[in-house]
Amino acid sequence: MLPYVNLPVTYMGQGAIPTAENFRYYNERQGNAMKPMKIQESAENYLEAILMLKQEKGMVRSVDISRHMNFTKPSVSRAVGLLRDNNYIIIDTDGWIELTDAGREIAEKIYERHQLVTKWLIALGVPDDIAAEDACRIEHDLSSITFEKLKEHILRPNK
Amino acid sequence: MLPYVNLPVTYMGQGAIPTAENFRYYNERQGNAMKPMKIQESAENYLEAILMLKQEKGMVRSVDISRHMNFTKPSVSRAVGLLRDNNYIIIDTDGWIELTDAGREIAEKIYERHQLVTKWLIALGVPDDIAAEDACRIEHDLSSITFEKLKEHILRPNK
DNA sequence: CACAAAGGTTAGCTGATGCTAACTTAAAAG
DNA sequence: CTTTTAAGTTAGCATCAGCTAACCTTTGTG
Repeated sequence: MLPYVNLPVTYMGQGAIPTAENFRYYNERQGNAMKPMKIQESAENYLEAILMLKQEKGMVRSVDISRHMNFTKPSVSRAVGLLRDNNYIIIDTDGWIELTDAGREIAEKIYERHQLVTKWLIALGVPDDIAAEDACRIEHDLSSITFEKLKEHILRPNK
Repeated sequence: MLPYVNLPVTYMGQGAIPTAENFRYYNERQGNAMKPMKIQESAENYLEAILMLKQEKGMVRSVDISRHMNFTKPSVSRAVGLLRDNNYIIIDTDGWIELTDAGREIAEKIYERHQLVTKWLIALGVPDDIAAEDACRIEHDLSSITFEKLKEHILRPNK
């Protein structure tokens, strides 16, 4: 039995699972080395949105996410269902959404990257709105090492 | 008739096409404003790989791409077929692949971004191998404005 | 010549994630 | 109390892009 078969499937799957022969390449491509599959970019975006909405409005429902992300209600409904099933959020009986510790960890990680990348792009001279757009994509692409180096660079007061 | 319905479907589609009501948000999300759909990230990667292999070995076949990208032959076979159908590459009767002008334009754009981002990450202090990995993802996410600003920044000899 | 190896293709599976249509339910409005 | 609106869900579609299995060629080798 290969190590990846017992992992949660829904948000964790990375497309077709290759045969043992191809598994090494497959897993390396995912940036893993026999570790749990990483969360999908879309899940990161949902969690980040929940955190942002929480900070803005205090309480978050599914429909708030819909409006914030410009996705339809059914798209969000399924996504939050999966986030709940994977213990990234809790949804109470009235539909209010709370991040779990696991969810908050990811949300904050992405949000911090977002802020940092935006700041950096603006410092480069990119207009604010374009910086924000690009940051939304780049935030998912930074390894922790790159993130740390970028942080050092930006927080360095001069030079 | 909405403007998007006549576009080539295969490599151009961006998932389900929403109703007119939702189209504006949909298209904005793609970074378009009623313009042709943008090429998929995977197509950009294939074109970049073709350019790199071309520079390395002079001639490129489908199986070279397979080995370079760690994808199976059928995956590459379909992808290059789509690239050919959309006039990004030409495949001669012996299976040798050449970039068209359109294909080369994209390949060089991505390759240039790749080189630049890698250089920048290394300058930040990120180890070479991690810089290369992160660059592979970030290269797809830079708007042309951000790219230009990054280029200015990096090519600036001091400060 | 026979057979194996290499390159390529076809058919069909899988999963992620957007979408619409149509429904339920609860609250708000009249 | 009826009707409308808001929120959420269910069912099912579409696209992208990996994958395997099985096949066809062509080419190289004994």
